[in-house]
Amino acid sequence: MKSEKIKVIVVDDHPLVIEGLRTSLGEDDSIEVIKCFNNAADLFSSLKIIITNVIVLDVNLPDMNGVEVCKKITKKHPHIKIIGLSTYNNPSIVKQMIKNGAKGYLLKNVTSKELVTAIHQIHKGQSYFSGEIHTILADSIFNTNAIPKLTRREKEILILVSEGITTPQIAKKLVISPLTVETHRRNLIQKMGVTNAAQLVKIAIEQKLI
Amino acid sequence: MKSEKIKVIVVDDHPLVIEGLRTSLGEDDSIEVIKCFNNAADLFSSLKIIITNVIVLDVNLPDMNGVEVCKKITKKHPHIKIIGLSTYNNPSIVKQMIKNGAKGYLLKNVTSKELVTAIHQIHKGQSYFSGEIHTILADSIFNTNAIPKLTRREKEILILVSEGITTPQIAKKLVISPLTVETHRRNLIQKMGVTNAAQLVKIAIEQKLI
DNA sequence: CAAAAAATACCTGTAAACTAGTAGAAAATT
DNA sequence: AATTTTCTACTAGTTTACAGGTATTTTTTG
Repeated sequence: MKSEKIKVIVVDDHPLVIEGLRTSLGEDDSIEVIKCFNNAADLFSSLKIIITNVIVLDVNLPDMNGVEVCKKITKKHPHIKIIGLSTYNNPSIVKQMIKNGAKGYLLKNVTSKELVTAIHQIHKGQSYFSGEIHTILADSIFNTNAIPKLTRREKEILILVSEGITTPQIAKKLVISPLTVETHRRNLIQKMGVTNAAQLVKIAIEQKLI
Repeated sequence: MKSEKIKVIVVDDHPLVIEGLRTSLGEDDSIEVIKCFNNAADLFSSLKIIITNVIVLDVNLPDMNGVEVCKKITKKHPHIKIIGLSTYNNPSIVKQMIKNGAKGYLLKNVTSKELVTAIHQIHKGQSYFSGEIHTILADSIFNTNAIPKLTRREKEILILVSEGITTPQIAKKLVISPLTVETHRRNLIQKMGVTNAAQLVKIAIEQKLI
């Protein structure tokens, strides 16, 4: 006799992906997709009344940052296992997801078969990471590059810098001293471990800070 | 009596998206998904023997640039209508796709309903663009910002600039005068219509030049 | 081969960016 | 309420970037 089905919730803003997940997971007898959501808000309002085992979570949602969603789920519903899903393998995001409770992480180019395996494994209490992700994690064991945390003001100035606005102009815009802007610039360059504004912008975009 | 079904080929490297497209389009009686491919190579080898009406083409394929694929299909099979599909709305790519024969363009957050509408409309000989894409096209009518063509040397220097390397260092590396590097920098800034290196890097990344 | 485009290099001057150290006031956090 | 972080601001000096113009050589293309 079969045991109870694994309850899965899918969160992704692409209807086509949801449809794909529904179909693929529906083919497995031991998995039941109980709900699908396009955004984080709908997910959270439903989590108050619905019980699930696993959440397949797209990291790029329209209304909320994937890492934040993960954090919130883990905090309020620690029993729910989360599998992250994204198109590109951005190391810093993958690490943040895992740090915030994700038990698995896959790229969107996975086969449905692999996804089914992942869900089973995670439901059993194990973890699951696809090949590329595994490499990232292995690298980061040696390469302890912590993600630098920027303050609100720093992020603000970072964006303005990336738009080609100069220090004096930024100062005028924010109604602060140019000397202060220079300080923020300096801190940004230091925190991100870069040598100048050009590289700062590049790294910031890579890190998805802009 | 119903007329013949519209033959559709789907090309996308994400199995989940293909599954979603298959299911969604399969629900429409007048559309028939005759084949699906994960990459451009398989598509082209099949196009020699298979006849189709419409190709739904993901722009980010593993083996070939979406724009190139589009160009090649249009050249060899002018009767086939192409609908571009991508996650992000990169203006320059959308424009290049249209320039190379794509009759429609949608973002991946479309509903299956909209996609079906698009396929019908394109099959009738019209064009179809989703909301966001339409905005891009409208903008580009006034904003005739042709994609600036960079020379080999300029691209080389652009990359070095984005890596935080200064003019004197670049000069040493390339064994040319710093004055020459300055000239290239100036031309880059002028061509891209930006104000400084920081913005140059940002725009270059947006334009996928880096 | 000739014309066009690209790569090279120079000059002059100004403005901005980067380095380094210091420090008080305001906000946020514990 | 106390501590920490963030935001603010300053001095002073060096280096780099940016703007504008000009011009020769090399490479590419028609």
